[in-house]
Amino acid sequence: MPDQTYSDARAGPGRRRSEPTRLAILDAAYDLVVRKGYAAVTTAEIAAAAGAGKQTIYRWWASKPALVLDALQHRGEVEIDPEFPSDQPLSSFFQRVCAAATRAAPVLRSLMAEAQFDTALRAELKARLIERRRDALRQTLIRAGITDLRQREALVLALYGAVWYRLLLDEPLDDAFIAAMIELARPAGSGSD
Amino acid sequence: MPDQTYSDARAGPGRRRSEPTRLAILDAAYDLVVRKGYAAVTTAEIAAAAGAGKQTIYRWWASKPALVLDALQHRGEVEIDPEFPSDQPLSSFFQRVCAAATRAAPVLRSLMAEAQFDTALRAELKARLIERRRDALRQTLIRAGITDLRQREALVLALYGAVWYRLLLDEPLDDAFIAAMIELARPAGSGSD
Amino acid sequence: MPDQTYSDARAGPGRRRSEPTRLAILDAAYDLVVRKGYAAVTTAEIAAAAGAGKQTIYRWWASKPALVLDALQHRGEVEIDPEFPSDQPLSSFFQRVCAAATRAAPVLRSLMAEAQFDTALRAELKARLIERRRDALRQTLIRAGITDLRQREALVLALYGAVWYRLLLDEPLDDAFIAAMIELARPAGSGSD
Amino acid sequence: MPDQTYSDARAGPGRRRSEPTRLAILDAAYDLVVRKGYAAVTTAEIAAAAGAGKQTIYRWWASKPALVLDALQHRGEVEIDPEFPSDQPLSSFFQRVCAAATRAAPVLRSLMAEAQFDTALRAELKARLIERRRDALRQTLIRAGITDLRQREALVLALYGAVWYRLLLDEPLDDAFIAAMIELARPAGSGSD
DNA sequence: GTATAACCGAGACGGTACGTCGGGTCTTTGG
DNA sequence: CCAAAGACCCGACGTACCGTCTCGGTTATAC
Repeated sequence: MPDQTYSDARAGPGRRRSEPTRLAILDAAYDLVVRKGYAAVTTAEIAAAAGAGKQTIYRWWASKPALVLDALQHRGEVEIDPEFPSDQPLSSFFQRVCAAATRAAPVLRSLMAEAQFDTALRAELKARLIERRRDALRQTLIRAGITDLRQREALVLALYGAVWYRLLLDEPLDDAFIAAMIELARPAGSGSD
Repeated sequence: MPDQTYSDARAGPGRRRSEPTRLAILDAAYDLVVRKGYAAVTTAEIAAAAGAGKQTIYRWWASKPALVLDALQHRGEVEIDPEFPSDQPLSSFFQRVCAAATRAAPVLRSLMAEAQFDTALRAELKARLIERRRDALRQTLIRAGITDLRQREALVLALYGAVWYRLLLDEPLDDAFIAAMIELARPAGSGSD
Repeated sequence: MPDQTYSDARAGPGRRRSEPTRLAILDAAYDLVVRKGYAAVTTAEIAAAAGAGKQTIYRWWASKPALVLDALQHRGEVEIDPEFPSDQPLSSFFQRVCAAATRAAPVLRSLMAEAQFDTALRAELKARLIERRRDALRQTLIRAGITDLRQREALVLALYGAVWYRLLLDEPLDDAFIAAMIELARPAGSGSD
Repeated sequence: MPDQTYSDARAGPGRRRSEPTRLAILDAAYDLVVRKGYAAVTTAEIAAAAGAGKQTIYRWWASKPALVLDALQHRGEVEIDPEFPSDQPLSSFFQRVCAAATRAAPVLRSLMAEAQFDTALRAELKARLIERRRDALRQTLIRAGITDLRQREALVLALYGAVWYRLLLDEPLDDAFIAAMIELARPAGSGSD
């Protein structure tokens, strides 16, 4: 299933949307942002790198951050856990979350930053990224024996909160961090890992 | 301790920096950002509102975000807990943190966002805001009976992480949130609220 | 022959330069300079008056004076003598020169002034204004019976020199001035007017 | 007679104007303008070069061009002919005029240019430079046998007009130019030089 | 001597224009 | 109707310079 909403089964006449161009734009956007940072990348630059015109970008995406969000999702880095309802234990789940977040760090940080100035983007970001990740973690926590709903929600905020917090502040999501956070999530009374 | 770094003890001749102007700029910056949002405020606008020249801003601050960080700190909103080494229990400490963060939310969010595009600002933000807050929380946690260093650090990341996470995503720092997070911090084995 | 140098015969795709905008800018520039004086007119003001963006001006003209030179030439005021190789007698030729120069005085003075600070503009001014006028006068002098080349060149400098001299010093190019200068140009030995 | 208007015979107390500073400013102004061109020189730069403060300049001169005009006159370059009512023949008088104008060309050109945007400066320029030169030339023409007032005035405009015209257009005031202009001034019927 | 006042260098100040840059729209030619 | 190219409007940016104001400090009279 494609990660965009437009249906290609258009009826009317006219040229169809070029799939190669769409992919080239997404790739160029992702690569440039990771390499040079979001703010240093211009729409014109992405278009040029993709061999596309600026208008082709704005025909299909509402704005630069919307494009970058799409690019992130398309690259699948965001699919921190591709097989969505994962049945892995919490520690390895969280490990994968951190690894993926580290890889996509420049894009994630830019998006969160832009989302502060752009309500629509913020909504998109929450719907397409944040909420999906929360759901996956909730499932994992249930399987890990966190039966109390309230505690589960608290842990969702604590774990993802800490991940973003460190990401945004340039602090590494290293093993020590991962271990410390996992320990927080241990159900009361459980003796060992 | 004053909130500015420049030393006022200049030796040489020449007109001194105008303190009224400095204060007017900081006030104008803070008020405009809170009222209209960071991105909608221009340097020229701040200067005009302060009855100052644009150059006077650029003479003393490296950029708009640097100014806003100063303005935030000056306004003391950042002093989430003015009596720094607080001896209050964790729950009321965290309550005050959340209340202050809610008040200054537009400024905090803008600064964190800009810091993603500006390394120097990020360093400033960490040194002048993030680290101070962490220290205060560490003290409070010690007094709350969290004796394990590692657990304490994990809680610092979890609590502040969750605060920022919700702040940046426009989710309220309400009583339910506060209660849930406090519960996480209860030392293992402590039986009740 | 059009008064612009850019070749409109572009091959490739892309939006064409907007002719209405070009004309609006030239008109706005000319009118504003005549009305308010060169130094009091800003690029932004010209752009606004023309309903154009500042960037559109800087895309096509190197600087404010370059634009004003173009505007002057476009307005045809510069065509002090539109039917270029004129066959009118010297006195009426010079009369027309003075009348046109008086009309365009603010623009001419500003351009000559700016040309003192800008080598490229000076070259443009000489090529597109000064030399053309000199040629027209040379023709007229030949027809007026000034056969000696050296004397002709001296008269060219004397007549145009005096015109500019008085123009720049705010002295009128009135009938008395015209008559006195014409008398200078009378070929030696010719008895009467 | 000094070339400034302020009378030093002040009554009251207070420090007297520093003559060394005054001279240093005039020299710095003249040299910088000749070397770098008027537009490229700032008031602050002149002050620094003279080891003076900006305020010291603005205390005594109304503006940058006023200062430069003074500097020109002080340097005596403007005193094209120091022994004012000269009794030399026209050809050597004009030769000296051209030589002096060539030396001071950058300053003269800048002043004439600035005068286009500044009415007060234009008046000063005419009174202190233009009119004095015209008077000297009138005397010389009388002695050269140009008895007709009208013709004399025409020649004044023609000769100085041509000098300025060539100066402003970067054309040399060379021997050929001088000879051609002198010839124009030969009284009707006079056979040789 | 001791006030008083104008000077001096230094440099911050309010203001205005500059020329550049990027976002997002519009308009061509061509497929 | 889509695509590349690129001109367009808009508006913020940070810089530069102008001429003024304000420092601490330095001469000079005038008392």
